[in-house]
Amino acid sequence: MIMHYLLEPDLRHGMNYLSETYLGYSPISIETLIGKGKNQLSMRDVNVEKVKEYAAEDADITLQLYHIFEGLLNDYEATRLFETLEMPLVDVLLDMEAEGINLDVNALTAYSKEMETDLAKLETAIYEAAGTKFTINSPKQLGDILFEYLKIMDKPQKTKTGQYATGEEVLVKLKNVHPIVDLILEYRQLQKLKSTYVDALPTLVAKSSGRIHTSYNQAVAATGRLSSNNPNLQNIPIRSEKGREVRKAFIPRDQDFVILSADYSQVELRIIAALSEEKNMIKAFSDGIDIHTATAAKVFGVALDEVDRDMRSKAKAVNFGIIYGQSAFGLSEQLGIRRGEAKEIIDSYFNQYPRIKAYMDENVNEAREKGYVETLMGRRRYLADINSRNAVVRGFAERNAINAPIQGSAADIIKKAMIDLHEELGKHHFKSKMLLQVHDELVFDAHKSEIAVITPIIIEKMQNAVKLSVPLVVETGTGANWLEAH
DNA sequence: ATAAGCACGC
DNA sequence: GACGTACGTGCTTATA
Repeated sequence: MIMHYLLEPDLRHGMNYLSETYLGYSPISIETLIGKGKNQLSMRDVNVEKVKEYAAEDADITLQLYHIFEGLLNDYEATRLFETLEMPLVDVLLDMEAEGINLDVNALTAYSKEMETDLAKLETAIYEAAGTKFTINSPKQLGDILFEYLKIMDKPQKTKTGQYATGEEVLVKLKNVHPIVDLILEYRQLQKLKSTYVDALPTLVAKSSGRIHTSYNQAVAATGRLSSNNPNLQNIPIRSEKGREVRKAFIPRDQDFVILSADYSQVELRIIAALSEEKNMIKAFSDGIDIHTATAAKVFGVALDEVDRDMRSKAKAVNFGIIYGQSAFGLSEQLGIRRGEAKEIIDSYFNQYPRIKAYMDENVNEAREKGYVETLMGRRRYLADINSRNAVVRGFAERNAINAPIQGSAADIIKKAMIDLHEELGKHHFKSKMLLQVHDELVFDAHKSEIAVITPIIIEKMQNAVKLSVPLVVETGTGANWLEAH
C-alpha cells in the first residue's frame, strides 16, 4: 500500500526505505510505525494531532493511524514515549536497515550441498527403519507411522486437533524406544536449518548493496520489543553445532572490519530486581556475583562456594521461570524432578526474595484494577482478560501482567541506548555502523582502527541508558564473524 | 489463502 | 479435575 514510496526498488521488497518525507517527520514505512496485521499497539498513548500532522500528506494513512491510536489519547507520558523514544528510533532503524549486513554466500552454498547429502542419507535410513516410504516433513504422516504402523508407544500424546504429537519434546522421550527417533530428530534439525537459513538467506542478498537487509517492526510485539522479518535476523541459530555454521556466515563488510557484538548481561533479572526493590537480589548484582550461583546459595541454604552444578542449573531455571510466571508443575517438567521438589524450590525462592513475589502480585493487582500494566518508561499493555471467569484465559493474562513490564522495560532500555549510540556514532563520523538488534544485543560492523574507541562508547551508552538501583552490565566481543564475536 | 505443527531466537 | 513459561518469524504440509 505504501510501497510506491520505495526509493530503491531493487532493494528487497518490504524494506523500510521510503521517500524523504513521509509523515512529515522522517523516511519511514507504515510497517515500521504501526506494524502489519495485528491490532495490538505496543507503544502507549499518542498525540493524535501530531500524528495527523505527520500523516498530512496521505489521507489513507492518516485514517489508519487514527484508528490505531484512537482511544489512547491525551496522556502526557504516552506522548512523551512516542515522541522521545519511538519516533527518534525510526531514524536509527532506517539506517540499520539500509546498512544491511554482509553474508558469506559461498560458505552457505557449500554447506547446503553438504546438508543435501546428509539429508538424503537420513531419508534412506528413515525409510529403512520404518519399513516404508512416507513424507517425513509431514507431522501427520510421521505420527501415523510412529504410533499406528510402528506402534512405538502405548498412549501417544495428541495435539489439540487430535493428531499425534511428534514435536521434539515428545520424540526426545522416545529416543531409546526405536532407532527411527534419533534419525527423525536429526532430519528435522537439518531440514529446518537448510530451508529457513542456509538456502533462504543467499536469495535475500540485495542486488544493489550485496548485503542482507532486514525490516524492523516497532509495533508488532505486545510488550514493546522490536520484531524483525524479511528476513528475520533475530532468530539466527546459535545453540546447536550445525546451527552455529549459519551464524558464522554473517561477516564483516571487508578485511578492514570485524563484527562487534555487545549484549546486556541478565538484563531482565536486573530489571525485576530493580523494579521490585528486592534487596537480596540487588545486592548480588551490586557485588557482581553470578546471579544463578547467588540464587542457588540462597534457595538451597549453602555458602556460595558450596553451590554445585546441579544446584546452579536449578536456580537458573527458577530465575527464568519467574520472568515468565512459571508454575511448580512447569518447573518440575522442565527439570525432570518431582512436583513436590519443584514447589519446595519455588517456595524457598520466594522466601529468600520476598519482594519478587510481592512485585509479581502487585502487577497482577494493578492489571485487575486499571486494566493494564506499565513498563519503566510508561509503556502500557492492556489486559482485557485479567478478570475473566475462565481460569485458563485469566492465567494467561496474569502471566502477561508479570512478564510484560519486565520484557517491555528491557525493550525501553535498549531502544534508548540505540538512539543515544546512533547519535554519538554519527557525531564522530565513524566508519563503524550499528547493524542489528536482537532484544538484548547490538551488532556492529566495526572498523579495526575504531574498535578501541567505539567499544567504551557502546558500553557507556548501553550501561547508562537509564539509571536503576542495580548496575547494568554490557559484555562485548569481536570476531571475523557473528559467532566469533560472542 | 489459511491453518496446523514444528523449530529457530531472546 | 484441568491447567500448567513471555515475545516473535517462517518453513512444510494439508485443506479449502
